[in-house]
Amino acid sequence: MKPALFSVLCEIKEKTVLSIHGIQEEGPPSAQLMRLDNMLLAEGVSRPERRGRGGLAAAANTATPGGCPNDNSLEHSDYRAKLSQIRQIYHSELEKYEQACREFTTHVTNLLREQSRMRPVSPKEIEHMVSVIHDKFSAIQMQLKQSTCEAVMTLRSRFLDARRKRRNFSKQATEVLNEYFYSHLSNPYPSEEAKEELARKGGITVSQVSNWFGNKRIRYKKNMGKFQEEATIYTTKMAVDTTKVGGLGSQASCPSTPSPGPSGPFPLTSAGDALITLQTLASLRPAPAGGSLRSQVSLRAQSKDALEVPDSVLGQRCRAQVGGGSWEWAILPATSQPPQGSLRRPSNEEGPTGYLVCCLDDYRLAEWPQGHGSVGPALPRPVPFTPSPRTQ
DNA sequence: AAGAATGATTCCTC
DNA sequence: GAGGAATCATTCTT
Repeated sequence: MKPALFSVLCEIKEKTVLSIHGIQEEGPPSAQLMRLDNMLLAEGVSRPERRGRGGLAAAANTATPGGCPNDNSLEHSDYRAKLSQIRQIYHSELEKYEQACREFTTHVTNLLREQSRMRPVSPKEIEHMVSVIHDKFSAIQMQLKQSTCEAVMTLRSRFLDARRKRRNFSKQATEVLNEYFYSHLSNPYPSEEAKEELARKGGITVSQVSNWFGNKRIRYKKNMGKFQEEATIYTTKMAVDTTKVGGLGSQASCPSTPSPGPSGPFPLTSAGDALITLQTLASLRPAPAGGSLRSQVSLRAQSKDALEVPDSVLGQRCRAQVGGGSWEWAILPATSQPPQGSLRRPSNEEGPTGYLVCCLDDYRLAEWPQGHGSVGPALPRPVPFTPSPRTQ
């Protein structure tokens, strides 16, 4: 009876195996799995920890353009540490799954072999069962790979997106930048050299200096009222430093700077209606340390070739800010007739000579000494002003 | 927590 | 390539 029953079961089994065989083929590994594998390989997660930094260090390095120079290595080591953590978790989980898969496969195989004594179990069926188990564990592994990829992406975006690690500049850096800005309000476009110097003084990068000036110019122009107080603070500060000579920007060539604000030359409302503020110091002898300014007047350039000078200041000594931000002693023309706006340097004055005296927007109005009283040609903007002291 | 301030980025023009 | 304008994302202030 037993052999007969066994043969019947074998017959039924044969049919079942055939039907199973039909659905066995599930095709090649999915494209998604390949993508995940590629990404994990590219990120250096798939491979076990290596001695060197390999690709991931390179990835970290290339992804911080012009960022904070001071903590780059710190950020990168932190990034590497976190990535290493992810890698460890990934490999440990993967190992667990593989071990579980092996154990389960062995268990099921043994079970089937044991059952083969009681019922017909072909090697094909065992093979199929093993394959099913592997498929199930592959699905779990794919989930692991997916979540690992997500973790890596999150890590990357957190560490390598420069905007996320923005830090406010130090007080020192902000002061250095603001001093330059407000002392060069007529032309707040520092040269490459000036940028490098500002960067050095502020402990920031040149590109950060450029960013700062870009933001500052825009924001100052948009809301001058808001910056009035700040402007006063810095101009006062610099007026106090009047006697200081040498060095960069405000300290070097701007011993006394007029109050900027709405009447400053930088926030031009329209071409041909430029404003330049001069500090009239007619009653003062060589600039006192306190820079006790008697009065301030605005010279309004009505057009490219005319500068309206109030009668009250005609012929007076003044300080004029020139294109690049340098401040010079000069005497306003005695007449308001054209060529208005030209400035005359006091003949008995000491100090550097030969500076561009008055520069409005993109137009050079007068130059000392050749330009003495004449109206110069239009210059392309911005006007790079490099003091070139000349002896008279 | 909300709003302001601020450094960085992107896109566009010149 | 530099600068203006808009925007984003974070940090600071209230």
